[in-house]
Amino acid sequence: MTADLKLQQFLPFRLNRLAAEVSNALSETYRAHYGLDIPQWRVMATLGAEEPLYAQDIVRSTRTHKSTISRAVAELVDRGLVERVTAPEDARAIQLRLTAVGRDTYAALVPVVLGYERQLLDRLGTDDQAAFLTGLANLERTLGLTDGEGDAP
Amino acid sequence: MTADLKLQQFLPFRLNRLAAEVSNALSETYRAHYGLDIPQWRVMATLGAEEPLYAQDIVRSTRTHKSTISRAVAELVDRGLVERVTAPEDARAIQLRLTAVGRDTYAALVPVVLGYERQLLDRLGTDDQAAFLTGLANLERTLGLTDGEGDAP
DNA sequence: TGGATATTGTTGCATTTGCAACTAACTTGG
DNA sequence: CCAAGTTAGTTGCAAATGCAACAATATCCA
Repeated sequence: MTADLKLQQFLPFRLNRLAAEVSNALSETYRAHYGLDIPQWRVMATLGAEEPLYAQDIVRSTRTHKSTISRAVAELVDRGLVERVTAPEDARAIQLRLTAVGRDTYAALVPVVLGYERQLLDRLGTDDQAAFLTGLANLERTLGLTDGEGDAP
Repeated sequence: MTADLKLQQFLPFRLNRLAAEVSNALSETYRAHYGLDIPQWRVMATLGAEEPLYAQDIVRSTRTHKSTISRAVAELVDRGLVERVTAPEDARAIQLRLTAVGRDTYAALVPVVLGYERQLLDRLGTDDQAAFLTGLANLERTLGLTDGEGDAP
């Protein structure tokens, strides 16, 4: 007698489905207008908030595989959105920055994606919204996902 | 002056990260013990709750691409977990069922994955849990994700 | 100091996945 | 009844992604 499992009700499945839907909808935005895929967008978004960063920083803070970040950066450099500068202290590491064009692109994208997020959250009532975000944060915390930002040595 | 966007706070990114983490953790379970990947697991889980189904039904209810489902089914059939029976009324369509072995595998997996889900939800307090699930359901509803089950013609 | 070890980032390779074209079979309209 | 269009499922192909091996550099400690 198996406890019944309805995939439609199963949390991991639902999280995947929701993330895929949101991700696809949103990635249309930066793909259609700026030719960016998700890893490229993550690099841009991360550099937009803080510069300069090493590739390694972006790997940690986005939890994206280093080979994926490496390729995303390579293409962004080719396209003139990001620039690499060899780090003064460590010749292995390379500092990454947005170029002027990169920053313009970033500046154009931010209001659009924030608008999308807003629109998404507005579908929840104010109370539900707060509760949902609290729950999400708790899950992230207990799963150890909320590092990668301010981590002291 | 761009409104600041912190990727760590950005809902689509957070949903992706959470889904990936949960998915990876869980898929270890059915991959290590039963050699199932996620699409294969979805086919098994869908058939476990209702039989027989057409591949098309599984495509709709899991929102997974039909080529992915086709390949997952093909492998499950090869491995003797699922059987195909040409539909009596429509020779294009193929009814899918779990074999006896498939059902045993399903029966063994269900408690494990439900246990994982339970453990995940228990990290939230009872109130947070309800609130989070309510918010999740609302998002799913407004995004049109909650079809695929009982949809009348 | 210098050899062992660790770290940064890149690249080759295999796997996965979505798209599009395809086959086979069903349906509909003239 | 048959030609045009639709639907179920499969497969070739290309793009994306993770893993593992690698080169270059840095660190550690005997």
